[in-house]
Amino acid sequence: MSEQRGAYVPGAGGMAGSNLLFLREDEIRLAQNLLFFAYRDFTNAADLVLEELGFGRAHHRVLHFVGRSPGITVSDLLAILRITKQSLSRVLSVLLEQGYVAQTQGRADRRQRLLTLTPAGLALERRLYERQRERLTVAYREAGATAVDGFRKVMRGIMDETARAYLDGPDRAVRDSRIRTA
Amino acid sequence: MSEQRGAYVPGAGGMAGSNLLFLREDEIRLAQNLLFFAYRDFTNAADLVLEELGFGRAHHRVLHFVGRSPGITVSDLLAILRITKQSLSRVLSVLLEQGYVAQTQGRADRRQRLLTLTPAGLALERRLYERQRERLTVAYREAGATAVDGFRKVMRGIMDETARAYLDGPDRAVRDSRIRTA
DNA sequence: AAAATACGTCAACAATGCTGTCGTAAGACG
DNA sequence: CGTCTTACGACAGCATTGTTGACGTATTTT
Repeated sequence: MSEQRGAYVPGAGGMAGSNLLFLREDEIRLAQNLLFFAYRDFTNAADLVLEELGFGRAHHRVLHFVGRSPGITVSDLLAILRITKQSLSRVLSVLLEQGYVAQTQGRADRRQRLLTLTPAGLALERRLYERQRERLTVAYREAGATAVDGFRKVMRGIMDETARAYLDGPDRAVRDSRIRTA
Repeated sequence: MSEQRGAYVPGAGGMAGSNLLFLREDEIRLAQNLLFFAYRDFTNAADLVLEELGFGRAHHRVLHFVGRSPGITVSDLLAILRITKQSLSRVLSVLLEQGYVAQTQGRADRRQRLLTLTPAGLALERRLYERQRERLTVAYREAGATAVDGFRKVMRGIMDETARAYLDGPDRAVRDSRIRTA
């Protein structure tokens, strides 16, 4: 192995001797690592449960976002996940067949299939949620309320404007983004 | 679509009417969304450059971690990425063939192949870095120094102990984790 | 000298993305 | 009312990236 903090000092990049620049790059490098490791271990927390049922992370994502927005349409789900219809269809059809997700015809627009979690889907999603909650609870408690607030601010800043809009109010946000990118 | 903040109030889980519990779950749900969207858009920032060269995210990860730790061994890289030898081999051999990564025999242990970035590898990694740096710089500036500090604390808390150890000092951390899990 | 380690490789397979195409039902609009 | 568009499902084929298992070789360790 080698070092992380000093690795690019000797010869690597363009550290022009400015300590300000050095610290700046150092911060960004740390953030890259933080995002990789935190995301890896956070998603990993639910993997054992998923594996037990023969599901993957794609199934989890569907359960999560349908759980967040009961009655969501297929189109809106696609816009959130940013995957193709076929990629979604593959996992969604399994969840429908195995009774974790149910679909009902849209009242206003009968072409739409409104997706909801069945009791089994709710239970499974909650099991997955619990695994991730454990990790977050520990992290939140150790970091403190101020840190959590900062965490939220930075994470919001990293994502796209459309994602921020979804967090602020899923209804209009996703619909708008679909219209815009259609 | 439907609502996010109120979705689990009506019937879903175990919201026993406690406003404290309600807020707690709300926070965790938000964090799940933050991690999904921030990671999605952060990694996405580098995708255009990668696609241009016919590379994927797996290649980026190798370039990143070899760049962070010049002279890293294959074993240590495997321990960081937590993938199998074959998965790494597939992308690493491409990077070696195309001259982005170089390997030299270990001096102490000649079985080891010490990995480094070539000038081309350094340049490519820097291009990828710049894309992600842009996003982070905006997010950091808008959030402020206190928020960035909180972001770091929470992200560290989410990841495994071994990942935290790597961030503190890659040398011992990774070696130890390999020994433990071998 | 024997055992363990670091690494490479081949074969086969699974999960999850993608594109492109076609079909059907239903809303929208001139 | 007829045409256009939209929402959705489905099929075929392909790429990336992950997996397991087996085997070989060089080298270090015991």
